[in-house]
Amino acid sequence: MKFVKRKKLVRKSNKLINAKENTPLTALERKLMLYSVSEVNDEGKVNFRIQDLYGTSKLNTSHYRNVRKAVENLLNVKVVVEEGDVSDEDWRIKGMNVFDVIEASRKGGSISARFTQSMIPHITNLKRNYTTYLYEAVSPFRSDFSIRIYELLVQGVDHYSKREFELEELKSKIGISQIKTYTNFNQIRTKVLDKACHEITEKSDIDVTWDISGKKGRRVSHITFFMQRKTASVERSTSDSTKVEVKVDKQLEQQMNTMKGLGLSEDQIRLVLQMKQSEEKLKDVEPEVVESTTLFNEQEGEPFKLEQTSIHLDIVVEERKSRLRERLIGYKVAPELVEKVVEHTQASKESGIWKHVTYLQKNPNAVDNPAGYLTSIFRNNYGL
DNA sequence: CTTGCCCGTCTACTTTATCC
DNA sequence: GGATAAAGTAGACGGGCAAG
Repeated sequence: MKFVKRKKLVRKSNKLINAKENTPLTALERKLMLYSVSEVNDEGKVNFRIQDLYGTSKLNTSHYRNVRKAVENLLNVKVVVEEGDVSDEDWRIKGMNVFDVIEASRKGGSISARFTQSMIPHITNLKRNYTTYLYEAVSPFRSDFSIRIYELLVQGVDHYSKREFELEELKSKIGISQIKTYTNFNQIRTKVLDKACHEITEKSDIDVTWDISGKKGRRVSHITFFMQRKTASVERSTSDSTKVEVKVDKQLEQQMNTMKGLGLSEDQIRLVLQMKQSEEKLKDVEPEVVESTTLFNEQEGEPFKLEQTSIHLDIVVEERKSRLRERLIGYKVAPELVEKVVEHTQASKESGIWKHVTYLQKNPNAVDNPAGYLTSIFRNNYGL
């Protein structure tokens, strides 16, 4: 059987993304944590190879030494999430440990871990108010702050063009509120903000800058990040593209003809035009609420968001595949067969697979044995 | 005068590249 | 594959300076 390397998707609840952390993490520690999130099963357990974490098979003693240290430190990581509305009068917070157990073995070359019960709802079976990104998007980052800030900004990047933080709040989110060095704003400027913005812009799919946006006396009280996708995104208002209306004026008509000349399909042209519209909307939007970042339509297999950057196409495809996997396993289709179907169809709408899955969902009593029904479809339609 | 930003320097640690 | 050098990063500290 052909081995297909899957992209790692990190999916976390928005509450967890916005959580406060008790300690700064090194880049390796955070990568270990995020890699675990991308691989976690429904019971909160995870098992992977150390070489996959590093993305290389060439590991030497310092790699193992660092993993050992990271494992020890990660057991001390605690996060605090806001549970209710955030106000002075009525608030609810929940503090929790991240990991129950982490085991690493040099000889076995593997790490296995179990997240705490409290963490599980924030990293598995998320249906809404979550944020997804590729582990591969953050793995090139060398600075821990880059990873954490990327996470905070990618959460809102398709909805807002900027996000403001109260400085102390930002410090607590990235786990540096207790560190002496960062009572000095200039250290925050050079070691945290400049470094992270530079690295994120250089190595990821979003451009980020920042500026001081509030002062109390001479003290910096607020800072604002300005972010946008390197290639702007577009949303379909529904999964049925024929319902999308785009105003066409003379100038647009001309642009459409140019695009036709470039060989774009009508559907693609419509998306590009929408992209331009949503770019207009993005300008100067107040970033007060960045709570719901449900990136994908739950009903249909079709993502309603298309990205031109390869990284986001990857996210769309991987997200679609992973949703198909979950559905098929839910119908008790054998895991090996699930994997064959996912790879064969790429979980695309064109393959026709979603028609059958949606049929089962909408007519739960129509078929006695969904697994059998699906298996015969896989055999007849795809020869599997 | 006090406070907080700015700048430079130093040390310890992590990651990557290179050599054996 | 392992050791080590080189490059990059985190964090601490102290002095200068000017806004409040």
